[in-house]
Amino acid sequence: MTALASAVNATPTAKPYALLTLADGGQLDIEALRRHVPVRRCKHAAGQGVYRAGQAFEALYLVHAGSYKTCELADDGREQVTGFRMRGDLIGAESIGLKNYSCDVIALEDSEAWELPYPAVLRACLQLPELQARITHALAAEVRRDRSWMLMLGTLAAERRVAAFLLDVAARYAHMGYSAKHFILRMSRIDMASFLALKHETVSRALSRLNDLSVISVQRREVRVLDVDGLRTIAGSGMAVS
Amino acid sequence: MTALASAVNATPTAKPYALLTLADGGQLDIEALRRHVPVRRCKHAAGQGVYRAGQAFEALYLVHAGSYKTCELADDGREQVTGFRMRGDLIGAESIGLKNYSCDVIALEDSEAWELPYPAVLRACLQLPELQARITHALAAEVRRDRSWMLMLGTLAAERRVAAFLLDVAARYAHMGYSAKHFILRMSRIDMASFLALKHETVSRALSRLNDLSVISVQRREVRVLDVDGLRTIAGSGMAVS
DNA sequence: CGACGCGTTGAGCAGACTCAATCACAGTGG
DNA sequence: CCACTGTGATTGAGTCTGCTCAACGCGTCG
Repeated sequence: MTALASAVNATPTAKPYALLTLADGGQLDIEALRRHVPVRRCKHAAGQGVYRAGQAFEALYLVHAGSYKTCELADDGREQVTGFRMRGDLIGAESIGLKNYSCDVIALEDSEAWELPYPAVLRACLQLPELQARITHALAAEVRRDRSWMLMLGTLAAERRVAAFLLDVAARYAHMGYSAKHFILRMSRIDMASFLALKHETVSRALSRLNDLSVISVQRREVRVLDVDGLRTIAGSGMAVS
Repeated sequence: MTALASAVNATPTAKPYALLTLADGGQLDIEALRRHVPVRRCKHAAGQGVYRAGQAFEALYLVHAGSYKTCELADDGREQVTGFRMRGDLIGAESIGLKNYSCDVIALEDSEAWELPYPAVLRACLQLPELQARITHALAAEVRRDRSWMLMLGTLAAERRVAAFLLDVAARYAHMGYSAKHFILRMSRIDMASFLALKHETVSRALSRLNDLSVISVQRREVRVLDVDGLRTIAGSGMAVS
């Protein structure tokens, strides 16, 4: 991690927070939650997994610092990054109702997630109607977000996909209080490419092209957005992912 | 609708059922549900919408007969079919937590869905812990299914996607008690293509190719699976979509 | 019967992929 | 301290899959 990176965004922090704004816009009173659910703080080194597909489903996780990727895998070894998770995102909800987790979740950098044992969460839901609603809403938002990406993958050419992705990342950083115009990508080109259903060379070329068009300025993982409207135009109107 | 079609699968029926097996494998006691929620049976002609994006979110729907497609739309007119819904599938859950529905749901043929007013559902959840769990599980299963398709779209070539799609359709018909080897596709090539992130000509060619390989036999919308293992091999191992 | 929507097929094109070389950088060990 | 190494990113050249444009056939419905 360079000095620059920490000055810009998303340095893994351990600052506690009482009222967490979830990814779907809702708010969760952490203190109330902790009164009902024993929360364990789990640190993960870059590359380490929170859980792997097939492992027993025992808990949900709340991202507290850093970032993670979720990976879907096929029997024959095919693999696909299906999303990136940052502070405030709920992890593991897709496996509710199963005996085992259905995907891998892996830290992109040194990160921290809070473990919420599922049996305790279920019990707490009876006491905290808030919590039940939060989880349901988070799941629904998850479906909408995934579908929004399906729309993007199905209708946009490579360069547009990359532009849309950058706008989404920028929006998420803005939502977390960081700059939307200057940030460090936490994932490799390979992971970006997998998520966007492209090859990493294609992603690299698209970024170079956007750089040449002076819409962004990019050097390895550091990105500056020079022309938001230009980026929006290329991405095909608004975007913004529900 | 030809006479043949009705002999093979998915003729819209109005036969009532007491214990509904949901798409995620769970079962729902319809009679118990009806004691708490006023259910209205809604018939839809082919092409008619159950709801449209932007319309006020007021109810969930349970597909009773026929089939529907869900469509995501962008501000600039881009459109993407994100899934197909059949008997036992829950519709509308993706919009929970919003004021308005986030997508379109349109009947592919003459169909029927049961309307479950959401406020009543919410109230019933307090009385029927079963129901709350069912909805949560259905949402989680939805996320897994969407991600499974993202994996497919990101890693399979056109012909393989079509093969995987056919296997999925076959499995769903089998699950409903129809033949997995002989069925009528309810959607147009255009809809299939949109869902698979391809052009309809490409889908048509892929089907012709699978026909020439004697893996299937296809004439317009009527499909016979001649070699399941061959189809599985082309689709890239198992498939099956959670 | 004619019109229209849907599906199939062909020919040519182009965008994304494959293969490969090079460069930048971080970590390691002499 | 610097050479060495390995990973990640960039760039180039050539290929090929899937797209575009277009024509035609089939079936349905007014």
